[in-house]
Amino acid sequence: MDVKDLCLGALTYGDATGYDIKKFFESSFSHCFLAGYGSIYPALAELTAEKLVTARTVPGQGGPSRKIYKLTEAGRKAFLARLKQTVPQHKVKSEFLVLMHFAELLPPARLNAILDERLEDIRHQLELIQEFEARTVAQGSANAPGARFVCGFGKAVMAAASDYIHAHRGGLLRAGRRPHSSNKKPARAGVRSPQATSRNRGYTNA
Amino acid sequence: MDVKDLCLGALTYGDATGYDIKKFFESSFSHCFLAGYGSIYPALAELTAEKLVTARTVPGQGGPSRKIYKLTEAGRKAFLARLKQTVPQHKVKSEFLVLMHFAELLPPARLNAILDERLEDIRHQLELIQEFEARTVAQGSANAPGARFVCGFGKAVMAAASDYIHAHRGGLLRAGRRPHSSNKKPARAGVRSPQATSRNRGYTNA
DNA sequence: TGTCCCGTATATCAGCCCGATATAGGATGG
DNA sequence: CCATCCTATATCGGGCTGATATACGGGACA
Repeated sequence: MDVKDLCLGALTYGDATGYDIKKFFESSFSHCFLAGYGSIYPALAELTAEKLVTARTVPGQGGPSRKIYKLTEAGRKAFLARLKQTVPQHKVKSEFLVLMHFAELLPPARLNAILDERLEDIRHQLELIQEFEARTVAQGSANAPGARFVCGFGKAVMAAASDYIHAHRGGLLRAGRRPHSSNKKPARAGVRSPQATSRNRGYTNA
Repeated sequence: MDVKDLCLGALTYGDATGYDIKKFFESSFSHCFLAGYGSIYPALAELTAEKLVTARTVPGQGGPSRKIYKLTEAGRKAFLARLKQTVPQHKVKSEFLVLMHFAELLPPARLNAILDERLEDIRHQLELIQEFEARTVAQGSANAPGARFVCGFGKAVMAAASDYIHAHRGGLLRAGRRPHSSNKKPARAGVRSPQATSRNRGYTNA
């Protein structure tokens, strides 16, 4: 499941340019999958070479020329095959949470700013999802159960995140103290958090 | 905020090898940030070259030799500086949700298997968080507010995801129908979901 | 006893992705 | 009239992922 597959998926909704496809990702998947031009254009070039899509160039009528891509029958089959084969991953990469882990090392003002920023971003993502939902209803293409499931999932998860931040930001702020456990070392420190093993015990942090 | 910074952060808890650092990431950040050896070892090499950490090699006493890294004063300062400068991102990359978006194109059995897999993964992540919490309490290094915040965040978000899946998987399954909107095209199809603009209108999907 | 697998530990590499950047014309708006 | 934004394509360096190689000790099991 790479950007090539995502492009095939986008093209199942109709012909589109690379630019269109990026807009589609932003409107449908902004909370769970994003791809930049640096991924999309090479992907479309490869798909064309593999005959999974065809491209027709339309000279620019007021603007740069456009390449409109169309899914071939082979492309549609390849997409369905990938949907059946892929082992779907779900990964979160959050510098935000890493920063929060080290909250004790940050000035409270900065901490506050970061939390506000995160809340604002969540609010924005929720807005995007609601716009998408409104649009699908307007287009009569509502009751696509997959799309509705994904929207609901995003809303549920982000509402939980927002609620959690509101409920616990006080506890974070009220604890502005020195690096880690001040001076006196805790019982057994060191990075090694999982239980120490035989040849592992007590090596570091001697 | 790259893997180099994460390594500095891990080393604020005490000296460690590259292997230890990976274990630390897995135990503390498995639900929000992971890095493989392919990122960690080069990062440690660069940090050594920049004098932000020092390395001492311990010949293997029953096993391969180990390189134990230690944060320098410059390294500690650099880490604090990065914490203050970074604009923290929070990104989700979910092939799972993309697949769910195209749920109509999947056989129900496969759909069920994927949902079960996702639930199992969530369960496992929650378990890891609880182990981490138990360990910090046992080590007396509990009441580190940052770490507690991150654990709570992970639990809240994943509980919401799990609840959502349980509540809505029925709706997904009960809708096994043909690709997208069967035969008759919807009012205006095509990838272009955001409102069409002047030079954009009606180009594709003619 | 031999063997097989697992855990510890380091390291590299191809391939993919991200973010920034360049280019360029039309529309919009102060 | 000029600045800024939107449409649209494309490339590139740097960073990360996942797989792979190497090596030794210990425990399980027959």
